[in-house]
Amino acid sequence: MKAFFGTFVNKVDAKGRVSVPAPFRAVIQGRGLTSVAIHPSLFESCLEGAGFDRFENLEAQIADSFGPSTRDDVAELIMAELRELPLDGEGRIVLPDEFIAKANLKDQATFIGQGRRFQMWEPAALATVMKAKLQRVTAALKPKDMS
Amino acid sequence: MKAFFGTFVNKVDAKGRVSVPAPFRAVIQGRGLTSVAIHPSLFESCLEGAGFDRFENLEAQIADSFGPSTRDDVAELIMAELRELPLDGEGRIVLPDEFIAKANLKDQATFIGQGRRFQMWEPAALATVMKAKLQRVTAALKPKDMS
DNA sequence: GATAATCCCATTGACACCCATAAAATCCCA
DNA sequence: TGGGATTTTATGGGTGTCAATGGGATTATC
Repeated sequence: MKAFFGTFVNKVDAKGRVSVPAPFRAVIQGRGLTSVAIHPSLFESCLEGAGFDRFENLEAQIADSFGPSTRDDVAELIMAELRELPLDGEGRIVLPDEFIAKANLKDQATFIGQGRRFQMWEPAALATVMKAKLQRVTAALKPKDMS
Repeated sequence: MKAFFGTFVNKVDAKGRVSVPAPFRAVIQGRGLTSVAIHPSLFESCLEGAGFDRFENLEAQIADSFGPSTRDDVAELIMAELRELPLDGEGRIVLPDEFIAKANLKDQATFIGQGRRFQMWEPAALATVMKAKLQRVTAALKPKDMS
């Protein structure tokens, strides 16, 4: 199965529309889908997306009970914020205002592929976390001396 | 089967009417139903709803954690307060006054999808419980990954 | 007949869909 | 292989349609 990979910076217009990168669209449409499923990340200031098929098991993770004891909080949190956004004729999606706010998006969004899913970041915020990630890796490789 | 997912805030008017979010209506009507079945949650200050089909064989769906004896009690408590609310021509339902009181609803209701069911909350109350839920999850499984 | 419940229509604002443009990538053929 | 032609992509904008909401009319209920 084709995977999401690569980095792409696209414009978010006044209507909240953003083009899904063509390679990502190819993955989606290669599965016969015409929409992307997106939700705000629980732990980071970004949006996470994939084909809707990736989220279909969420329903099963939520205990179909009337009591609070056996619930899966993670599945519930994601399900509550999950949205299915249809691709328009030009391959764009419309981001809900709450999503734009949660990811601190302004007029640009950076798409980064992560295999089975992709993320959308405010470009500067992504640069910051990527830099921190690189430093962690560097520190792990050179535990003794950083210079 | 299509599931309830996403978050939507709608107005509750002076007559107690509230629009069921269009995506939720699509799920209901996709099953050939023209009404929603709703009851106050036994343990939280919110309303829980779904297609009426969910409430058939109620005893079998109660969480196992309750044990056989209390299970019937739970089923009875739910059935006693369960209401079938028809959708009007514009996709709205009329909430009974007792339901509005039990969920502390004022002029707005937040619908959150949870797979097979959905819940209706007073917006501020939902924000509080979601925040608490996220903190529980963060503390419990932040080191783990979602994939 | 009075009160409540249901139905019907009107408004507005958001969104889906359509077309247009520019830039980049790809193709194609001499 | 070069360079023009074609296609794809990203983006901007207009417009019709539908969702959400408000208010009134009609019917049901007691």
